[in-house]
Amino acid sequence: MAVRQTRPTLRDVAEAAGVSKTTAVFVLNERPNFSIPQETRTRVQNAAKRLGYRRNGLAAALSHGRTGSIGLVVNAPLGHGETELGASYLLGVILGATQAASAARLRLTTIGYDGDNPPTPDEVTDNRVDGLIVVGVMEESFTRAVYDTGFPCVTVGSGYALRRVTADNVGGATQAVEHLIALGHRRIAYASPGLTEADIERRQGWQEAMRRHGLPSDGLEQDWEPLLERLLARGPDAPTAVFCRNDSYAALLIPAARKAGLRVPEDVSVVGFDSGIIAQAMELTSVRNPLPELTVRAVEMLTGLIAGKETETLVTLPTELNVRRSTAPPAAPALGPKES
Amino acid sequence: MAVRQTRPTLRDVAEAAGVSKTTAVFVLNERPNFSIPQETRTRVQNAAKRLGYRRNGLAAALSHGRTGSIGLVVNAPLGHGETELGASYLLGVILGATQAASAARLRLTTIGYDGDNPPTPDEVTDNRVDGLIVVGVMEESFTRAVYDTGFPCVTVGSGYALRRVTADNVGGATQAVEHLIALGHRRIAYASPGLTEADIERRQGWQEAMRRHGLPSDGLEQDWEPLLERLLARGPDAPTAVFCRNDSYAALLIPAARKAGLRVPEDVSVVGFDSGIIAQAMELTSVRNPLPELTVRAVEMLTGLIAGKETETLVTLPTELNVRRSTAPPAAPALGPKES
DNA sequence: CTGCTGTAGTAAACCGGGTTAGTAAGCCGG
DNA sequence: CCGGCTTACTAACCCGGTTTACTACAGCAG
Repeated sequence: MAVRQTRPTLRDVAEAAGVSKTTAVFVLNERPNFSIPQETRTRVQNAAKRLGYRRNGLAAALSHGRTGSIGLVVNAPLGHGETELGASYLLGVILGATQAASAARLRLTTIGYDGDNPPTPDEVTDNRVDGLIVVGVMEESFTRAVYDTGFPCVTVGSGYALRRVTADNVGGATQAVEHLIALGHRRIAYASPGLTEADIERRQGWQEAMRRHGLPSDGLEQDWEPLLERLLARGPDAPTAVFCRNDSYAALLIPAARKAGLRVPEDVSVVGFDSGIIAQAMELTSVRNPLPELTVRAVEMLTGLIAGKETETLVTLPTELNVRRSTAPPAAPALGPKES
Repeated sequence: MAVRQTRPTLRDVAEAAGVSKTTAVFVLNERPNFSIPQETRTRVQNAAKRLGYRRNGLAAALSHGRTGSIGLVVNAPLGHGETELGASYLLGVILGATQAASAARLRLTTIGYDGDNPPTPDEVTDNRVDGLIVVGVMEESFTRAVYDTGFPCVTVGSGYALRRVTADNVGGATQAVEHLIALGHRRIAYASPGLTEADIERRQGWQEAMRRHGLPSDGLEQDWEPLLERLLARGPDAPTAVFCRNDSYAALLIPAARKAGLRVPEDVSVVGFDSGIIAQAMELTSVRNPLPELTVRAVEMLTGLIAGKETETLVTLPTELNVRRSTAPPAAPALGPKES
């Protein structure tokens, strides 16, 4: 029972109402001051209602040259099952984007970017979207190609960008480190594989904050696995606190640490970055990355671009520290009463 | 510097190559066996490349009547900030949908459904999408209206549905309860406000499992807040384990319980449902809700529907129990050595 | 009667591809 | 030299709205 009854078109409505297509559009699109008497107006409206007319958005978009929708390119490695933890930041992005798009009366097309099998810029800029928001795509080639075509585009977070909207990573890292220092920590590690702009900026914030407080940072930057070994060795140079590149990273470190017998925060304090859903669930102290706000801002910039206005090339939004239960003052030096 | 250089069209390519539009389409769309000599072929291809031709997906879609994109309607209450926890299930859905759409070479349009300000079915079925996947929308009016128009549509999880894809909620609840019983628990509560089909089915699974094992379930179903009071009172009838309607619910209960001095799992075991990112982060024992798989399945059904095939009306996928660290045998009766 | 303004509409082109039905030329067999 | 077949290609219309330019008529002033 295929229900392929071709839907009524504008022509059908016009004919039913005994007017021309032109008049029908003007009525249905509610063009103001176009001198159509109420009588004709209602005649058209009734015909439309009676026939169950719904305008074909595709045709409309083709006609006036704007699609009224924007594309959200997100890094979502496809088909690898257990990658959800690392993709958790998407939640804030999706929520922000959906909200912003809805507010701007735009549609949102989500395009999964899979590094193994990246979409071609052509596929993406084929006139079905008026502009793009790119999130979390690290490969330069794709993003650069898009920007090179002059297609309206804004990058959120890290990645190649002519126009970038990001959290204040340096400032956020500073907040994290100063919180730990205020608690009494002196050996504060930075856990990161150091890949993206964000990673690098966060490291910079950590490093500068340490330096400002006269604390050494050399050798305190590691991936979480070697870092955990070092924590477990409990030498006198072992860090008492760890600032993680992001929440998902902390979500790898903390369970592993606990399994190995380390208590958090009693034995080691941990601060994350993003303060998203993972941090909430883990009660992780974390620097809030305002992803929804960033995305909203990106959409605003994009609509400006689409309208032809040139916009800022870098927007940085402030972070804030959400103190939860993964940080505490360091334990008194356990068995090494060497100093003082 | 508005870069509004109108992009080259098919006509431009055809003219440049000195052929008709028709020939150009046939070459560019690689219609097989249509007797166009290689010489003409390359002439057209070169012209296209030289002009930087890219076909207008909108026009193509309008022409052959299929948009090649599907809509994902997700319940995303807009502009309420801290609703992320409750929206966590979206992550699995988005990942699954992005993947399935990509595999089926379809575009994915995400439509935020805000109960306070719901989209009209017209807005959604306006020919920009060939079909809809509806997730987590509880208001019957919207979904029913969509189904009533005969528009291809599949519901994932709860909500009004002619075609529904869901986890085996009854079976999942059974797995949760039997795990707890095997650990030695006898008073197992079900924490839920009882709203959606999923809530009700999970309750049913819990209730039946309890009954099968000769355990009472009366009075053991509560919202998490009164339930917590009861746990804290530590009376002899206080539950020793709680099965939560989903992970986010557990993410409300557990921190509150810990704050009040209850240890999990020593004093009370907790099982969640979804086993998503929150459960991973909290190390919560949870019944896995195969949301990505459900969504993939829904997309498959939808493509079938769009192609005109009628499909199943109910698809149920099995769950599995992921045992993590929020469940343990019950403590020996603390101070109430009343029963034997 | 002319010219002007305003009302109420419409025809036709347009957006950019896709498709149907056909033509024109060349070749072959009979 | 006629009919039939293949190859190579195209004119013209389609999809369903949107827009521009124009007509037809009435009313009114001068």
